[in-house]
Amino acid sequence: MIDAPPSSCVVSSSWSDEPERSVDHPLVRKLQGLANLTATDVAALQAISSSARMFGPHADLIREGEVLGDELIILEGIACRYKQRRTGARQIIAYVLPGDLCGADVPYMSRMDHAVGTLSTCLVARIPHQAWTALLARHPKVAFGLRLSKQAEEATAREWIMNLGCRSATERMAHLFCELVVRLAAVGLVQQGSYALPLTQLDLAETLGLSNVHVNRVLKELRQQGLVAFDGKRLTLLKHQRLIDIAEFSSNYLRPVPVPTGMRASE
Amino acid sequence: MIDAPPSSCVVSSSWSDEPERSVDHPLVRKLQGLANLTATDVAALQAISSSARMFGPHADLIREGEVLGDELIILEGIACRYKQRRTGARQIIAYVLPGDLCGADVPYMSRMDHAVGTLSTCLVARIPHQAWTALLARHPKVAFGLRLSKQAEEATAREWIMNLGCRSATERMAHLFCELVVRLAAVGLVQQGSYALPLTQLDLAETLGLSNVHVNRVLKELRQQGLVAFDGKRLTLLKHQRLIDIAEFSSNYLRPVPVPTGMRASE
DNA sequence: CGGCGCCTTGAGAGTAATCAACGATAGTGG
DNA sequence: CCACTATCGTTGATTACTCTCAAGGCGCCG
Repeated sequence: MIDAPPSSCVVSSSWSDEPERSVDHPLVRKLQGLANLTATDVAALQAISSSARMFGPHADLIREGEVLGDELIILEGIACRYKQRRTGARQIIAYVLPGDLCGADVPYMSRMDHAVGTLSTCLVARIPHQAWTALLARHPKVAFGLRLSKQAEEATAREWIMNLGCRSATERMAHLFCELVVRLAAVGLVQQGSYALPLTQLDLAETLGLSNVHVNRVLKELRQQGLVAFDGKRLTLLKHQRLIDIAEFSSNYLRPVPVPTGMRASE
Repeated sequence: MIDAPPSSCVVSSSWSDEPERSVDHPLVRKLQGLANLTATDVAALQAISSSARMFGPHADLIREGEVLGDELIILEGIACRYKQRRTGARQIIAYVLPGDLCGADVPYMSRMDHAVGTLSTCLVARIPHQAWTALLARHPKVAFGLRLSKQAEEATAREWIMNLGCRSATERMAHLFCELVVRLAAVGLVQQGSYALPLTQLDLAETLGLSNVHVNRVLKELRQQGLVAFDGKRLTLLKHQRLIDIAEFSSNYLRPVPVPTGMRASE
């Protein structure tokens, strides 16, 4: 609900002070890891998201039941998809990180079965549906990269089911931290095992299917064991391998492996 | 691992004794609810899945890490997507019901991040990748219906995250039963609130993130309250509305709501 | 008939939730 | 400028939901 005044193009933000936004548009950065974008692909993406708007923390971007026409690109900050029970309890379904988009699936829009909201302050570009589909049609490599990216999102949802269904509280949290370091690294937001994570403990609780009190205790334990440092703003993985072991984390699901040597046949 | 001898075309099975398979190919049936298939669409789907094979319960159809070339269509029985921990604990990620498919996403295949296996005996058609893409190209309404169907699958995954993250054991089970009645009804497999559900209690446990012992107790409770009847083969919803209330179930996520009056999506 | 898989039930343990209170921090308004 | 309020983090005590372990029963198949 708290909206900063709309700001167009180059905006300076609290957690990002690169000299020039255009050189590291997070979506461009992500897609460059997935497809060989041409210079015009990059230019088109930058142009289309040149105007963006800031939202305060815990603001709704899309409400449940809404029919979504436009495409949203998160440029900075962390947003989420979530659902709520009648009791008010809410479950976060997915994190939407810089370079991630949310919108109706390209050619068919339908009613949202969940809401999308910011967790931290976010810089968000909104792209009219038509402009977006036009871009995809003219830039097949972008479309290709986005499909790979979507597959990774689906795999992430599966991994979250796994996480909630059969890991302990500590394991879940370790898994989340490991996942985020990989996803954020793909958009250049990790510096030596440390990344901005402007979430409250309640946010984490709603992500991991735990109570905020228990999140606090698990976090305390991870800190005392020297595994992570976390102050509500930034998370540092102090013993990354230990966390990976605890969580049984494998980053495979996040990177669409290119089809191997023997192409196309089942192997 | 237990494979019945390959059987082509019309196979009689224990839980389905319709006179003629072709009249209710479950995928055709499902898609007819999503798109206006033409007669040739239907014929193409029937032709392409005319040869199918039986698998015994708890057989692997696709292994994790495999590169999947072909498309699988479940014609009868219940299969699942699942993942396993090193401890052996397994989490079922999704149910694959008659009329559902599993395969790599159409144009790009990649390594499976999860496995697919049967839960009950299943009749499965395997379609070579090339034939499948050819069919989609020549039958756009089929492709359209499948996209809607895929959106519903994604929404289902989100709902499962919700289920595991913030519902109690009883609520989860009620929710699952409510979901299945809607999904199975879409392929004509529900008779007056009753449907075949050939699952063990351990299968349910691995679905709901519970222990088999606790599943047994929850089931007992639901039975004693007269809400459901279940014998390991078939489930009957005796007080459907009560179950819906318990689970806070809404079927919205399962049916892609057609874009409202103000159209604009390409169809 | 014996073994095996699955269901059932009891007992005890443990993980995580709830309830409650206090401290710290930050933004607000007088 | 500082009390004032709200939000968030922290901790303790208690409750409870669910798990694990264990044993017995039932039905099916070789």
